[in-house]
Amino acid sequence: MAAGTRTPRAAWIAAGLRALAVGGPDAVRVEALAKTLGVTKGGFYGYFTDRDALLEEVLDSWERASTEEVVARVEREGGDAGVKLRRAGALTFSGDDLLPTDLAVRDWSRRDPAVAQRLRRVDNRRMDYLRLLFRAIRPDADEDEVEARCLLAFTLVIGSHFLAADHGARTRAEVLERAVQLLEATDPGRS
Amino acid sequence: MAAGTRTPRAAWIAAGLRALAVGGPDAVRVEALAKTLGVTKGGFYGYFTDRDALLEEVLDSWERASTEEVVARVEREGGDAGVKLRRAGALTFSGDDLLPTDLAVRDWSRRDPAVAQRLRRVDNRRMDYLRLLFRAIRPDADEDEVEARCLLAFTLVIGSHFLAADHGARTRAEVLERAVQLLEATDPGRS
Amino acid sequence: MAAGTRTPRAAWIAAGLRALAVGGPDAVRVEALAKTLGVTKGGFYGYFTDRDALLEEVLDSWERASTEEVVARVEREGGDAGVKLRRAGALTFSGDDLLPTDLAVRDWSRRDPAVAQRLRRVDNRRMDYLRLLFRAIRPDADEDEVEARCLLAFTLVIGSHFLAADHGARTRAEVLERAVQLLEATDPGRS
Amino acid sequence: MAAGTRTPRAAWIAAGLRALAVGGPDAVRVEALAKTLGVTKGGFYGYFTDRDALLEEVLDSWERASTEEVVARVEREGGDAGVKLRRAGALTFSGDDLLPTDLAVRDWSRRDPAVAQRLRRVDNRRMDYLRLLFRAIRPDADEDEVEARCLLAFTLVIGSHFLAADHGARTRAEVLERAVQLLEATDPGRS
DNA sequence: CATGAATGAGCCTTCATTCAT
DNA sequence: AATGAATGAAGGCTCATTCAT
Repeated sequence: MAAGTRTPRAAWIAAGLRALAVGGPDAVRVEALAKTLGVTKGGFYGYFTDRDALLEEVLDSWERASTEEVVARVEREGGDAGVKLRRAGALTFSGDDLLPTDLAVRDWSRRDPAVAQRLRRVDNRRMDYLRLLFRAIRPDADEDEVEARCLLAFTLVIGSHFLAADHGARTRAEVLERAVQLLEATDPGRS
Repeated sequence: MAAGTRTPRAAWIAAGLRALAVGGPDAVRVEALAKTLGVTKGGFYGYFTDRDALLEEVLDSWERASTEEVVARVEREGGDAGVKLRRAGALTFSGDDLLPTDLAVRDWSRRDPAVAQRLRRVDNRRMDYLRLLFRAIRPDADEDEVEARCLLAFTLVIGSHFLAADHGARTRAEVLERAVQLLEATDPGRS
Repeated sequence: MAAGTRTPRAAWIAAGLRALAVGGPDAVRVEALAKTLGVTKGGFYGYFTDRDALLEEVLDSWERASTEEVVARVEREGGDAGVKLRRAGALTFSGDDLLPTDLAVRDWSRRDPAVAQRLRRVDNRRMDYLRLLFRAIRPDADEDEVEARCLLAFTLVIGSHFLAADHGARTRAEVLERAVQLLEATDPGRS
Repeated sequence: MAAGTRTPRAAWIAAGLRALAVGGPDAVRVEALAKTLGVTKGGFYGYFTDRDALLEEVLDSWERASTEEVVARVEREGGDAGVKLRRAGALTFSGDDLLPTDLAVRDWSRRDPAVAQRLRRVDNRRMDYLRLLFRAIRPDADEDEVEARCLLAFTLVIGSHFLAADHGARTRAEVLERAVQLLEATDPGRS
């Protein structure tokens, strides 16, 4: 919040990010953002040529925060591969910061090729990092297995945010923990 | 389908379903649907009181098709639990029929509580069926494990549709197959 | 009600009259009338070329009921001039039958010259009858006074339906009664 | 009225008042008003949240002009009670300013409870003032008579605007004058 | 005849965008 | 730069009207 208010320009982007997270791209309306910023919408066009220009910058901002910044932070904090794995997951997929935007972008990408391309870039960078960590965790695993485990890990964390089911007496967190253990198991099925 | 101007009510719903799948709820615009149906928007209000009424029926239709109809078809076709599992997965999450609508509803549910409730109902019914099948596949597994495996299976299949990453030389289908094998492995991780 | 349903044509007119009374000319909508009649609006055009045609007949019906029928009934029932005066007033300006339509027509006439002309015809006929009765009541009154008293009587009864004021502890009916007494007073001011 | 595009808010209200006077509440259409103001309808929503919001302000404006402003002006101009009575009547019920709006509101009030309440407030304030003046004119009259005379005066003036009858060789103004004399007569009927 | 279906005009409202100040 | 005012393109909804069956 404090950082976002520094320049008005950044404030518009921050507001756009927030709106995108909450209501999807259609909610990124100049008028609505102006209201949350306490300014009039006319001023918007001093910073951006277009609503689309803002959207573009919002995506830039999200992309940067989702890749470089996460990796940089995780590496800075150090720890072994397992620690880093959980840390990267936590940074990306918990909290009200990156996660809701991430989910919104995923849906958006299904109907906008440019967004799809961007998401692909982001997810590929994440997968690269994930493979790195997985190989460190299980040096004996062959590449097919690494890939499969990465996919399982990634889809588990994304999917669990899109899945609406209950788990009886268990909480989602408990079931997730058990699932992660399954994925880390020393001798996971060989086909 | 019969003579004259028959079936229009169902036609509106089908068009709504298609629009929802492709463009999300905001794309379910009366005017747009009318154009695809080759009629004028005014006619819409002979069938539905409201745009919201259509949306409601679209969701009804999706809910029915996603639960009862899938289970009924899978059970009718028979096979062991493993066959049924794959069949149910295929019916729900492949093709251009149910899948895109499912993904759209998932996103929509994040901002509409009524939709969220509906999705929860649907996902719970799916999970119930999934648990049934999993227990049949691995009679020795304890309930915690069944739950974890169901979550992994479900998120794998949903998540893989929201994930945009590539897999180098491998295709997504290949990696998925390997992941499924991991999930079915005889001696999966012990906690 | 029973009589109105005899011919569908008359039923449309009766429904139109009712709608006019309650909601003014704009409320005389083909669709709305059809709903109250339990038929579809399409049928309307078997009886009337136009919404305007219905409106015209509605006015015809009101005009007839407001003049000939009232006079005929009052004369048939007999009594002296005073009795007739009160009887005519009651028939025209009480009950849920003629009164609300009358008020609606008055307002309508302000913006539709054809309606204004009709209302003028109706009011003139009523005034003619009123003068007749007043002359009988006060044979000594000169014509100026008769005219003034007719105006007072007429505006009293119409105006009291358009006036929204309260009268403290008194009811409107009580104040009205006293006003009528003033109008009937033996020695009313001479100028 | 000043420089540039000033006063537009008031202009919308004024246009609304005019439209209401001429065509009733249904004629207060955003698009129509915009056309008379030489602007596009979109601009309307910079000043009012709603068509209903405008209607509300139009009524506010009418209410103020019909009560405080009239009384203030009459009192400022002075004169005895009889002079004030005629002056208040003239201000309220002649001219193209307040009168047509007043009549329109009266009709409107028959189908909108909120408007009815407002009119009641206005008419009550007018009656209060009227009673004051009448008591000054005829200090000997008892309260029942004052009330009856107020009713007669009020309904005379309102009713004469809703009455469409002719008066033969006389003009309405002449007959009205005679009627007023009757109401003012020194020795009006005793019951 | 009456119905069901559809048309098209009209109105309300929202918003991105422009522009003078 | 930011504001206030306005534009214009959509899109939702209502209704009189037409027409084939």
